[in-house]
Amino acid sequence: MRVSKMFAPTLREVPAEAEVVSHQLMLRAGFLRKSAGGMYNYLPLAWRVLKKIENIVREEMDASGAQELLMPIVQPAEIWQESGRWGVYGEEMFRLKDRHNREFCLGPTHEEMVTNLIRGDVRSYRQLPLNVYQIQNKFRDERRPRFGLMRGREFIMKDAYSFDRDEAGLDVSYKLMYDAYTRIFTRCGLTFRPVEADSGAIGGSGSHEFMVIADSGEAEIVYCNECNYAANVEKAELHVIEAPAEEAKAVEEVKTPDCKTIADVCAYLQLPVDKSVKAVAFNSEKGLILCFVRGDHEVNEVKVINTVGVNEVEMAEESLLTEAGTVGGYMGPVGIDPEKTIVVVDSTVMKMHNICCGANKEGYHLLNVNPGRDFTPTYVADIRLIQEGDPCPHCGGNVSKARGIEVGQVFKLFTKYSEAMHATFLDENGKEKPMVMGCYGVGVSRTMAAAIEQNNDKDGMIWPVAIAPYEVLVVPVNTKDEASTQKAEAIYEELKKAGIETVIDDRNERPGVKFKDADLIGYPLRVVVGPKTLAEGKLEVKVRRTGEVQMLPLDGDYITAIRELLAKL
RNA sequence: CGGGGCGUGGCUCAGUUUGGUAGAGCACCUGCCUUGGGAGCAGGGGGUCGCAGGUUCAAAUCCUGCCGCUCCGACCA
Repeated sequence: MRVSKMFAPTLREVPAEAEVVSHQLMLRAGFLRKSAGGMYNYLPLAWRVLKKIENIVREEMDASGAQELLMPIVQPAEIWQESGRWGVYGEEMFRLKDRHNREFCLGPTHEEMVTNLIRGDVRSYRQLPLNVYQIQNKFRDERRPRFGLMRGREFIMKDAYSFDRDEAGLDVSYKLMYDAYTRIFTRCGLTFRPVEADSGAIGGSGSHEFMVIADSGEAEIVYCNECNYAANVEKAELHVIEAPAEEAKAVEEVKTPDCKTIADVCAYLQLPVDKSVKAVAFNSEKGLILCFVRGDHEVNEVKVINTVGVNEVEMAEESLLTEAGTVGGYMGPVGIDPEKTIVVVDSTVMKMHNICCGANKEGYHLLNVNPGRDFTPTYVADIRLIQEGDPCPHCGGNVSKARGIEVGQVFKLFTKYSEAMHATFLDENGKEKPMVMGCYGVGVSRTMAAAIEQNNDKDGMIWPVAIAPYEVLVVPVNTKDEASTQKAEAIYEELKKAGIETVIDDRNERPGVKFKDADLIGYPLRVVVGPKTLAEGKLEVKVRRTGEVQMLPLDGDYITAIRELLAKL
């Protein structure tokens, strides 16, 4: 490829709309142009990277026994109604109607499609296990698309679905995918970490997310410094903390004027914060949910959702609190009827004694409240959000927090879809059983963004060779100097012939312009040919990642030397 | 969906307060010049100032409504 012909318009300035570095660099380096909010044109350089990532994904999926196919992007509403998700998926689903007024959606994911496909043609245990996958565009009408390719409304995803006869089979399929994902992201040159995850709206249980560690990541993870435990914070389970035994005292109501926060109350009453209980109120399709955790703890919304069994929660309005007989800032579990209002109390709170909590009355708190004696929750569960300093749930060691970009996720779906949609098979005893399913996603376009987030410097991108748009850039440094320019052309041809993906910057530009663009686009190796080096009989090779420069003799086997350099990157 | 900011040439932005015939830098085209880290000179093309109403002799500028983008929050395989 010749830079003079390449459609890769680079920008000197950072477009105002881009916030994160991957988005900025992709716009500046001529990889990406926006079409509409959260939708992008992938220009040739980006497309080459995406195809490389796809090919790595393909190779590893095929090697694990999965089979590639392709399903339509437009999906009929009926199958979503059958699974029960047409109503619950919400605004995130792009919905459309055809000329006959039949309803469709643009596929945000394909569990329904694949289940519908497989149930028609797989009838026997002999056809199982089966794993099919596709790589295609997905549409999710995100409330807030942002960060360029990190959260787009249209994005490229590899989605795989496994079908097994039983849970033991699912475990095998799941492990195959888990291992394939580990190889995929390793081959892409990423620093990542598989973490335990919540299984969310897709349903089922048992899930891992593959997180690329980056400060710009939207997800927060915890990992243990002593064992190999790692989890998304929304999943991380926590052990109950037993408060030391105390004699239960009589409940006492105290005035706490203008004490809206836990810190205020504790300061005012001169109480340690671990004697207090804090409340968070949510609204849901099942009505108001009052949650109580220890004063110095935080509520994990995902755990609340799973405990109560609702689709989503939002912060409750004051009017709902009034209806339930309480008031913001002074909420407490005492006197709330758990049959009428959902009261979720963290397990640790149940082990506390002589607690301070809101009196459900403006300006008052209660002292010496004791769980069991003074209130009964609707649910007792672990609803705490893990914090730095909490002990590891597995080994009790120290945990640290980090941010991550979710580039892949593996789920055990079990029979959620096969039962709802009657995807069954006959076992060897002629008994009809639902297939046991798993699903496995890789965000291909997000992986490209994550790779940039993790590999860049002030000058631009630094591609791992495996997913670089090209491997080598040849720069004739002075296009007026015929001898060196011709030599550069000759080397360019040689490299191409040797099977190395090479670009030549044949533009009549000053060297500075070419070097800036080379750094911005992040070619792993840059070969510079100019009058000076030619006179010395040398070739200059610069490694983008390290800045290391090597002078290779022109009369030697520099092709092999370049190959060896690439192999090390 | 709540709150903030912004929509002026391909990009970055000035001009809006105080209404008076649309600007700069970069990019692009032509020529000269230059060639080891985004050079210089000269000339040139390109903008219904987001859209629709309104006020006014006159609107990028003031008023109303809408749309889009973006950030924070909420939410999110």
